[in-house]
Amino acid sequence: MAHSPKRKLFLDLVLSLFRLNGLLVSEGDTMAQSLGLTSARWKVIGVVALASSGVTVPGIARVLGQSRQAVQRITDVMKEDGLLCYSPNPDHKRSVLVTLTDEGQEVYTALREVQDPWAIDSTDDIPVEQLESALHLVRRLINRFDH
Amino acid sequence: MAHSPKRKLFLDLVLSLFRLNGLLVSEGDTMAQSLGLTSARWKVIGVVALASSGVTVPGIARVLGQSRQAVQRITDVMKEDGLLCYSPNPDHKRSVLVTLTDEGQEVYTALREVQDPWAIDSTDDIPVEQLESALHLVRRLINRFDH
DNA sequence: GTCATAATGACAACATGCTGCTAAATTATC
DNA sequence: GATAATTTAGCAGCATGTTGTCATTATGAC
Repeated sequence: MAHSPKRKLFLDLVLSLFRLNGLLVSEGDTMAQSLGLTSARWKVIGVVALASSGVTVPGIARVLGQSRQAVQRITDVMKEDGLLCYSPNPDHKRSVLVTLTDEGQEVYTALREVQDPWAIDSTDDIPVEQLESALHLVRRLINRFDH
Repeated sequence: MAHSPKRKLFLDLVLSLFRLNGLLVSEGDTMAQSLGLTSARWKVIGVVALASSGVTVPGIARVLGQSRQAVQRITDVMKEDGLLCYSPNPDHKRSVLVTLTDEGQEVYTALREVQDPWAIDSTDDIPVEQLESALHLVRRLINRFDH
């Protein structure tokens, strides 16, 4: 078993994923910095922006695969900063809906103007097929580990 | 530019990588838990174990792509726990060499007995070629972002 | 409707990562 | 050899993630 070619390959992949994750967080911090954001808030604002009619905090957490407590702390700060606002949830008395304020929408628009060219540049010399197959594999692993 | 097919594909990949990272850390925690380790110590003990003649703390940090301060804190705790020991570095007065203690070696051996089957199982239905191409892409992105 | 289960908010403790700083040691340059 | 640049240790502060707990609200089984 220890000589399976997949074993070392997969462990190499895992170690590389840890490293890439750190670099991506760093990239996110750099991009978000000029807008007064951090990579964690970058993730959250993206989820909220894509959900047109508002999302709950645990809902954001589920999309990001994080604990609701971690997301709650981020959204609380972003609400204080005037980027998000909490509005009543008709379907739930306690769990409010998170939406972008006008300022939050402006920041997200500005963010896109940094993020989109970054995405294009980052994949400059990488064929679409490679991105697709990698995404496919990553999702396969996510499904495997998401108990 | 915003309509480039790669843009959304890459952003999807990045979000999925964040999520997979969280799940992998969680997997590492689960595997390491029975041995009294955490995923962070799992990473460190692996690097130390592979470096037969000892490595410095900044050396471990470079392999993992992390700050030396983060690694230093982990190694200090693991030294207190008796898994690692610091020995004089003939090439450097201040930067000691980190090596496994006997107990550390035992723990690493036990770790392998959990880790290796996990790696095999995780890639059960995934062709080697897919793992190779994904690793190739991940390394390409690492090189691109590792300034 | 009742009751057990699950989801949520709020708070706390903790692990892990980052940056920034200073001082000491090493390395490179001249 | 002297000097400048780099590397390192050690400390601090902070952001972000985790788990755990408890009370409250929703949900589902009966």
